[in-house]
Amino acid sequence: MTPSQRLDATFAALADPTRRAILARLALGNASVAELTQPFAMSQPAISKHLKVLEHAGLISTAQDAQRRPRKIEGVRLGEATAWLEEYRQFWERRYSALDELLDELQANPPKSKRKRH
Amino acid sequence: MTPSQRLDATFAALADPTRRAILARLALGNASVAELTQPFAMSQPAISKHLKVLEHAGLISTAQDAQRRPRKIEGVRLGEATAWLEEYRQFWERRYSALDELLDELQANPPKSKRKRH
DNA sequence: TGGGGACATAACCATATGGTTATGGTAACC
DNA sequence: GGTTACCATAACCATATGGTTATGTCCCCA
Repeated sequence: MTPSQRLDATFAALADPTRRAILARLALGNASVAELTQPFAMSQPAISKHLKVLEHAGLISTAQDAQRRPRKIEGVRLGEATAWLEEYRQFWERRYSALDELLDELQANPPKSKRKRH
Repeated sequence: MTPSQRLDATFAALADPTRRAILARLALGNASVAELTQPFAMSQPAISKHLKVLEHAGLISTAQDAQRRPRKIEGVRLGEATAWLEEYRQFWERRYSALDELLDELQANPPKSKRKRH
């Protein structure tokens, strides 16, 4: 899987409130499928599907404890996604400056003499 | 739109390589639809659809310059997404420690005397 | 004033997504 | 050894997504 495909899978996995809530639960400690299903008004197979999406994205991993398959949060992909976002922070923080606002304005409406405005 | 729905829209918008490339281009400066279409082997309406997704997520905004509709990157939602990810960093960084690894192991296989392993 | 460039929108299509119910496997327990 | 708890998988369905081509609208310019 290429880095771009990893970001695809990571952001897609994060784009669902149920999956984000599952990650929030797992951030507090490992949990079985039954424990993860309990808070939601949703069937167990639906949660299993969400877990498969999260695992495919590398955001969680599965262990084994008798019949249980406790899930564990994995930080690497979250780190990659954060790094991607951080890379853009410098750009859009720059674009908040008054100078950049002015440049944007000039770009949209160059002060050529007698330029029609509409 | 609730904060959760904003995160849904933001992460979903970021889960596509074309849209991330568009953001990368816009991070360098505003650009028209034609300019944004040029690098891609894709029709202009397809790019317009991606732009609509990005704008619905609040990641970009549209200005007007005669027939052009130059797009501009907007940082607020990127910041919200980053903040969400950062909030989890502390948790998954904790889980990398040797102590947590040990606790995970004990959680999976409690050292009760003569416990069957399978 | 009409032609063309820039862009949006509509209609359509294939595939992906997110849920359901039904069913099957495996391990613990009585 | 039969039952029960835990979980996965399959089959199915409705809607969303990501692309296409066709067409319409607006605005500059000759």
